[in-house]
Amino acid sequence: MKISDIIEQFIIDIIGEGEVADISRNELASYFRCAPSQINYVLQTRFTLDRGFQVESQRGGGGYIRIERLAIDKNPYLYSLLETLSEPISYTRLLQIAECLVENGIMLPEEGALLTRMTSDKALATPSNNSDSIRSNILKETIIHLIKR
Amino acid sequence: MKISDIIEQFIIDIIGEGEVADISRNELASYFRCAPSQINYVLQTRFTLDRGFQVESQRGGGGYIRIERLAIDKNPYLYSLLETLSEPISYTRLLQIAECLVENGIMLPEEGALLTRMTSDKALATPSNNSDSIRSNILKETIIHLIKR
DNA sequence: TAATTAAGGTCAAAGATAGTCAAAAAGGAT
DNA sequence: ATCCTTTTTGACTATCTTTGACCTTAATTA
Repeated sequence: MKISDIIEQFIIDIIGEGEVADISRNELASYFRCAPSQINYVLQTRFTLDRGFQVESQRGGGGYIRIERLAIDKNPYLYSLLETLSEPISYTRLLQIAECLVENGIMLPEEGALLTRMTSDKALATPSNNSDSIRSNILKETIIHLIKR
Repeated sequence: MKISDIIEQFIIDIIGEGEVADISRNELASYFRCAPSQINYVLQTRFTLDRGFQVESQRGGGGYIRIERLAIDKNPYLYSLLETLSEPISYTRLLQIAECLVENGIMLPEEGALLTRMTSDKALATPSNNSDSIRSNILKETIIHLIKR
């Protein structure tokens, strides 16, 4: 398992049922024998706003990093999401959003799984820009999804 | 015997009674003293959807290739559907299929609704052929769908 | 208050995997 | 023998992770 995944799990365990974890970057880094900036990498790739986390920190003596799980209020959240969607969106980001939607009971787990499956790079790859072909690919992915469960 | 056949057998043996094999491309290649891309060749020619396999992978540190066997025998209807999907498919047809899937309890009604929403002409319309943009549109439709229910 | 110490942040390079594509090689069929 | 197909290889590319040098900020101390 990757060190980043281990650190991610460690932080999630700290948060536990609560909603906040306070950590010391250097302590964590030395505990896991990695570069301190590795912690930043984990925070930047895993504890994103898309996944419903917020990170704040303080430098200097007595500094800290606080990771907070945000309470999601359905409609405001959805509307703010909508606003970001005039931009293209990477699969990685979509994955985090879908996870967040499911975690917060906005989607059924089945729907989240469907969503991620239908929008995988594989599902959306097309040479020509043909809606029917894209849709066909998406359906194909959907069926694989159904087969597998 | 060809090295490709040997590698194929090796992977099938790993899967065994289970349904998934996780391999490292470089390890496997060096074990069989072949070019790493030989592994891709084997996957592309032997572990195809037609034969009931699905392959996914991750690059970078801690990367892997996962080969999964799908239960063909338990899902004759879905597999026959799959076979028709090398062709483009109209929205009207998709609608009928989705309805059928829901009627027969293969999908939840929520999933059927999601599927049709995500593959509407509106969701799939794009000027440039960019997966991210398409995906963004699909997500947008999904969210509207969630807001409205 | 200035200097020192103790945090944390940034960014780019290095490392670790996997993917693609086309050329070369090997087999096969006629 | 020649042509066609399949297999094998390797150069180049893409992506994700890990590390380290250098920068910024806050608290403490001289």
